Amino acid sequence: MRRAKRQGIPRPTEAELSILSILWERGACTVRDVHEVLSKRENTGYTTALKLLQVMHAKGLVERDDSQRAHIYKPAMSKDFTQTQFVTDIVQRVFDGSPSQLVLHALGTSRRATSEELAQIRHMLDELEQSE
Amino acid sequence: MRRAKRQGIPRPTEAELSILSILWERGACTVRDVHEVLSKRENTGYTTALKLLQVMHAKGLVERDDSQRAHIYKPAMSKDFTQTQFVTDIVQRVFDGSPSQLVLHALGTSRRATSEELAQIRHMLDELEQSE
DNA sequence: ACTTTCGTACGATAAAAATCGTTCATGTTA
DNA sequence: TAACATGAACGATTTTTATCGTACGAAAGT
Repeated sequence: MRRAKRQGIPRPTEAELSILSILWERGACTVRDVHEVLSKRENTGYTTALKLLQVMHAKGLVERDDSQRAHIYKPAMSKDFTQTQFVTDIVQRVFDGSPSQLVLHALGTSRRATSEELAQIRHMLDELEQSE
Repeated sequence: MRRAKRQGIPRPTEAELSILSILWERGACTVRDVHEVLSKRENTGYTTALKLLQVMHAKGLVERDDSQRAHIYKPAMSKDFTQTQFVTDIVQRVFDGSPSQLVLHALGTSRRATSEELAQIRHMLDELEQSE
């Protein structure tokens, strides 16, 4: 539906997320850097990467240093922040506001967690019960 | 980015998800039924609900019984299926394919889980370690 | 029978997302 | 210095989403 007025940083779109992933992985990048990585996977042109970065800058998703000829872009927020953003969003829209329902689905589904990961999750559970 | 050709049932959009939620909750509905619920929250017109349902039918997101004058719509797939669909999707796009990372974020974030929910999660973990 | 009401179908429109071509300026190099 | 390469800006285009208006047929009410 037509979104209500944006407050704060908008949730990145699909293509924007691809670009953010590159920026999180490689740190600050020129458009060319981003394009090089992106074009491998998506077979897109240089101006596509450029335009996306410009739009993302306008939205506040990336920061830009334009003091040099080749502008340098970097993420405006951490990967962790964005992950949290997506989680709270999906919890609201798809899991009736229940994070634990999401957890159960994530555990039950798809890739098998290593026992290390499972231990990590148990540890998290312990902390949650502690703080009750 | 421009999506590759759809195979299978597409992930519902935002507005489509709103409608699916109504259908999951109330079972089979006429357009009017859906509209009545939807218009409260979104203040949208009747034809909006109609069109959305028609599009969703074309995409295979809902099934339709048009043997009566007022067509009856119902979800083509379960809520559980769609939840899983969203989870695997977000795991790929936002969590580098790691469900346990998603789990940690979901636990750490937002609403506090009840101890009942925590127990349920532990139980799930037990089963996962068992089946190793 | 005539007029409302209810319902679908169809097309129009607007906004957002994604992609690219062209242009113009500034560097680099032969 | 003339040609070439690099880079940003801008606008055009296409697709998808979301929303609605209008038309037109079928029911129902009077």
